[in-house]
Amino acid sequence: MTSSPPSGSDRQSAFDRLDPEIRRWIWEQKWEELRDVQDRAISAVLDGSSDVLIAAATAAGKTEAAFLPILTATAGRKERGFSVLYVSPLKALINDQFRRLDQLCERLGVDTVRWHGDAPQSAKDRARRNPRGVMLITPESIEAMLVRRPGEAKAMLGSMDFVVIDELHAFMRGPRGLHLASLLRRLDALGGKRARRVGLSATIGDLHKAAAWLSPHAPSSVAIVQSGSDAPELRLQIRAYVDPVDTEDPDALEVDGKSIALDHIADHIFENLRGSNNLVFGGSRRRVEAVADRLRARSERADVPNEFFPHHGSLSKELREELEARLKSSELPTTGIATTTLELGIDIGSVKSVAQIGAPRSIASLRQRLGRSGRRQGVPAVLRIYVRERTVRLDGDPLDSLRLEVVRAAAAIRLLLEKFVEPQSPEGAVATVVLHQTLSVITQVGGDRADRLYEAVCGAGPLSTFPKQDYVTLLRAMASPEAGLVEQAPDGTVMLGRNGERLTSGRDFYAIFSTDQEWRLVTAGRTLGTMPISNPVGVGGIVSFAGQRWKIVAVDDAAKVIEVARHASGKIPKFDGVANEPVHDLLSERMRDILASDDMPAYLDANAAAYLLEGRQAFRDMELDRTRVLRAGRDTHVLTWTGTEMNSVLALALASAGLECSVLDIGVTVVDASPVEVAGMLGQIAAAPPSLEDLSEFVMNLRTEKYDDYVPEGLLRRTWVAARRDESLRLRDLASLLCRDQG
DNA sequence: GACCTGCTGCGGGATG
Repeated sequence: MTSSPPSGSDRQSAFDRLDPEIRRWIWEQKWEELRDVQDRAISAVLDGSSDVLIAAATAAGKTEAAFLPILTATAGRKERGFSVLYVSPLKALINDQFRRLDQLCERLGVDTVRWHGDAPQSAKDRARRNPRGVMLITPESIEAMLVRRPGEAKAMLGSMDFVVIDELHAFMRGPRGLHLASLLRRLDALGGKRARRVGLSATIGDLHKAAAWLSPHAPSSVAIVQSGSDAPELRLQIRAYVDPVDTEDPDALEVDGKSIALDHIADHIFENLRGSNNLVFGGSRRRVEAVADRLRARSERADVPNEFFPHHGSLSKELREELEARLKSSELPTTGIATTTLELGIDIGSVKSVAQIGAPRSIASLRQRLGRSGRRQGVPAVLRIYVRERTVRLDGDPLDSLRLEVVRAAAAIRLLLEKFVEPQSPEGAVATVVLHQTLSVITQVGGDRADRLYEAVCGAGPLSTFPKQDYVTLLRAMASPEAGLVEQAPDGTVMLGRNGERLTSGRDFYAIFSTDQEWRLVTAGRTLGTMPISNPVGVGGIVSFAGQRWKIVAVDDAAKVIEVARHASGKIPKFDGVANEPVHDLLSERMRDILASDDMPAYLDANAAAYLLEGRQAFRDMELDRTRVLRAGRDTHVLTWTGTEMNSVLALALASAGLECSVLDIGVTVVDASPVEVAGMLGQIAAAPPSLEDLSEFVMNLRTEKYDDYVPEGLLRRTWVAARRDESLRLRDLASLLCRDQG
């Protein structure tokens, strides 16, 4: 989307409308002019009375775009209480923004205070005594304030004029976004005045959904300020490497006496990225460490100072901040090797290139990463994707020869150039958030009638999709003797129960997310290890773990234990399984397009181009343009070329008919079944597709969110079903397509 | 074999 540049007189007038002190500050900053986004945001904030959504690339000056007019509008405020609340998903971002805002605000005589777990207590105490100006806060700290000091919350945040939500896209999916939406609604209710909301977002995602998040009651009234498309020139390369035939662990730290693909990738990074600032995204902590270690070793061997450093969630804050500071200062050339930790807007200055190890699974994420490169005008953004393929073995899986890593990388680039972004999927965490917010509201007000609690939590906004009937069911479960979360007084008032007291008084209560829930894999009384499982698994399902295939014998949802038995059939597939981030339908579909077409993208290096030719040849040899059911030893692959969600539903449908399945990026593998058997089953599904309600009985790990253990199972099943209406409708067509194509 | 995000209140001790 583009916008015409504003005329000179408009530009002049927007600037002139700012507070005189702010104009002086702008002159002192030696800004030559206001950015387009800032210019238009000034009008949107000062002219309108609606909420405002500012969507622009990183470093386009979004923060100033919001704050210059907001500070102008609130300059004369005399009323006690904070006038502006700035909410951020990260403490580090709050610290960055505080540094940027504080000096401007000081000029204006406006107080600013950081309010998060690591912020200085003395400043908070000062703000408590004299609440005014701008508060920068995390959702969790809002929660803590409402629960611990509701009176103080009202005095400080009960009469705000504006709420600024930074990195809005980070709140658009997942329970944390629902949590924040609920908190903002509760803040509005404190003083009976709704603060105007200003959302800041990168140019990703669906703007109308973002507007609906900001203003659930009036999404079309939101003023949308989007930056003109000044996307820099993009330089792309996909580079392919191969692991030797006997590579056991392609992410190993060190392999004696031989080079694996990761060694060659490290060589290329060392030779091409040294001497400048860059970001390398590694995908997993383990791989990040393996790459960082190789680069450090290369620096030592070459007798040059190391300039490659890891960055991920398991590293201490000190180590991470050291790297961030080094990147930002630009004094020494620095390359950060990160998981997703450097994706969000922490200020790290500009980098020369972005690299990614492994084919992308999410275009939204790829775009976000790319946004970190080429941030200066006239400088091209540089993206390198390093993919690794295996040496194909004669006794290997036939899908190996399709070269799906190279194909997925090419498909991702195609979608990137098509400007595709995954829409956020329907939210499954509603019940957990409703339960959490119910406990929180009870703690805040001391207790209330059930109907008033429902109104306070679900009366409007994203939680209003939770039906009143379900709320009654949920409250009953919370009041049960086993749960003990709430109890009801004779006059009908719902109050905290014993467990409710315990839960709400703990430090862990403030966040709606739980730290990684690991499932323990047990076989014959022996623990194999732990693994996180995010996709539905059921008894009879197949998982790979510790280099083996396992069949699930039993699932203990409460204890998070999966009992497995060794499963002897076939080889472990050599491609990514489901424990990865799910892929979208279109990515899978484009993978098939790439294999079925003939054009050779210019951005493939010689190896990648050769693998793509090989994959296309295999695609033709196996006649995959005609057939979608493929024998692989004793197993059968069903190639749907759709995304993970659809494949999971198909796998459940097959499992409900007694087949053992595992889910692939591009389809489903049916274990120990012939193509004829599978085709017959698909025919039955096409003729009489099982209902999603029936299939939900086969999903064993419904409890994925923090407080799901307290949510009645039937309610979770309904939520699961509701989130998959689309897949349910497509099941019949998909099944008939699959058995029709069966050669 | 994905990844990431957050945290009160209080008491004790050191420091200015």
